[in-house]
Amino acid sequence: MALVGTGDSASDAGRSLAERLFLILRAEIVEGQVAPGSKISEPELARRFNASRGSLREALMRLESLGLLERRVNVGARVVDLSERGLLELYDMREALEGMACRLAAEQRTEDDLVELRQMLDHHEQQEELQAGKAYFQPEGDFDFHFRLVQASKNDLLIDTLCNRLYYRVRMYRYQLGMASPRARRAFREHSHIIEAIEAGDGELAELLMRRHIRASRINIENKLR
Amino acid sequence: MALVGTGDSASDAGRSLAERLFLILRAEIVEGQVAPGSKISEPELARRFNASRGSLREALMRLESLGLLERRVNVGARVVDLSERGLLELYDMREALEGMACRLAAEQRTEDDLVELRQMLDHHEQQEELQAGKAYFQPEGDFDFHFRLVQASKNDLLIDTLCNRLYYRVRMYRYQLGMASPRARRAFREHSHIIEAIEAGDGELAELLMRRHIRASRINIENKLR
DNA sequence: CGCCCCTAGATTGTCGACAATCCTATTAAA
DNA sequence: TTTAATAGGATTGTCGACAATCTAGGGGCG
Repeated sequence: MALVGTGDSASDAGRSLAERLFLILRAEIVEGQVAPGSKISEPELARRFNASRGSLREALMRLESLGLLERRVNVGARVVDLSERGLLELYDMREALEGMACRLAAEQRTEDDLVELRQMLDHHEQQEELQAGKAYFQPEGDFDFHFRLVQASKNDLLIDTLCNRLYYRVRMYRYQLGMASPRARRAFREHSHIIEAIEAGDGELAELLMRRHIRASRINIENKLR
Repeated sequence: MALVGTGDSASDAGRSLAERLFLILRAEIVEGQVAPGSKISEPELARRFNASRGSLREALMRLESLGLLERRVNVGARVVDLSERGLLELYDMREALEGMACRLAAEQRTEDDLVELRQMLDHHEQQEELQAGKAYFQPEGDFDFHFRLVQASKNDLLIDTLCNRLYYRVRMYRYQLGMASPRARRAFREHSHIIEAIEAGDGELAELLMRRHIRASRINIENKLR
């Protein structure tokens, strides 16, 4: 009876109503359709999706555990506030975790990992040449790259932490701050060097290069904010 | 009407029933009173605590987001299974994150941080001398140390990830594998060196030492498992 | 005029019941 | 004997309603 998923699309199969609400709301928050810091009204959202408050609350709690919502007892839920400090905290986390992911990827790499990462890199190079440095699609491409690379670490806990817990917040910041990245050309070269280190099985170098890559991106953002 | 918290203890003030259930169950899982891999029955637990299934489900979902439970739709929740692989994954995460925490702590340190860490270290030394290497209480003391050190990083995201997300699982493994640690004396010296680096404001060294410290502990565990 | 208390409205927390789904044991057929 | 289908029982997902708590606005007091 719920409005959500009446299209009965394949992606809804085996998913509970609460989970579908969670996916919808996550996208809306990440893409900024719900303003950061704004209050979430349970009755209002429940009416909007034609769902019970119970199912909605489950979705809200999942969003809280992702760090996209903040809930306080007897008060309610708010979308997280974006702050410069929060963004820099994210970068420190990414530097540590993606650095480790690169080290592990270099040690645990399979042929499939290398092939797919290479393909992705080539694809980005094509796009980048076509767009001569503008690189409108680069941000999402950048995500694909980091996402795929983290998978290659084979550490499920690390993968979950980065891909399910941190990246959605990173994307939220990108949507809010605008997606333009003047580092496209340079970022591409850095990606390329990281892959080379992983191909060579040099975990220490791969970690070092990734940490520099993320720190460079952080400095780029810091300059932009002033 | 619920059994939980009828003592009306101060710690229950301002906490919802679901949150108290969460705290109780978390302790029981971490300490092994509920066996790893065992199934969780919602009706059974609800009867035991004299609470509704709704409140209990909220507690279960929080446990899931901590990685202590695994829930599958229309099937139910199970306590996570402990595995050698899972333990090693935890160590890789800790190496990356606590290393970063040390670097940040060295850069952001306050006088309070240094004083408290020193006191803790002295306290451990006393205990350790008294017990001549046996160090029954060392595991929890070790936790106090790492816990306090992470706080000094001042990175809320990092603090939350380590203290609320990873450490409970680490403690779960320790309870399950037995708490004895033959590294007490050596671990103490390593802690001491880490503090010195933080006092000196040498972030790079502090990170390096912490990563070695955790890796040594990992190797110690690996040897024990064979 | 400013501050505090109190009432009214709305929102959140909690509960019990119904419907949908899954697991198990039994039965029948190959 | 083994396999597959099926019915029964139990468990999970979802819902609407009630009780507890918070927030906002008005009135009284210093």
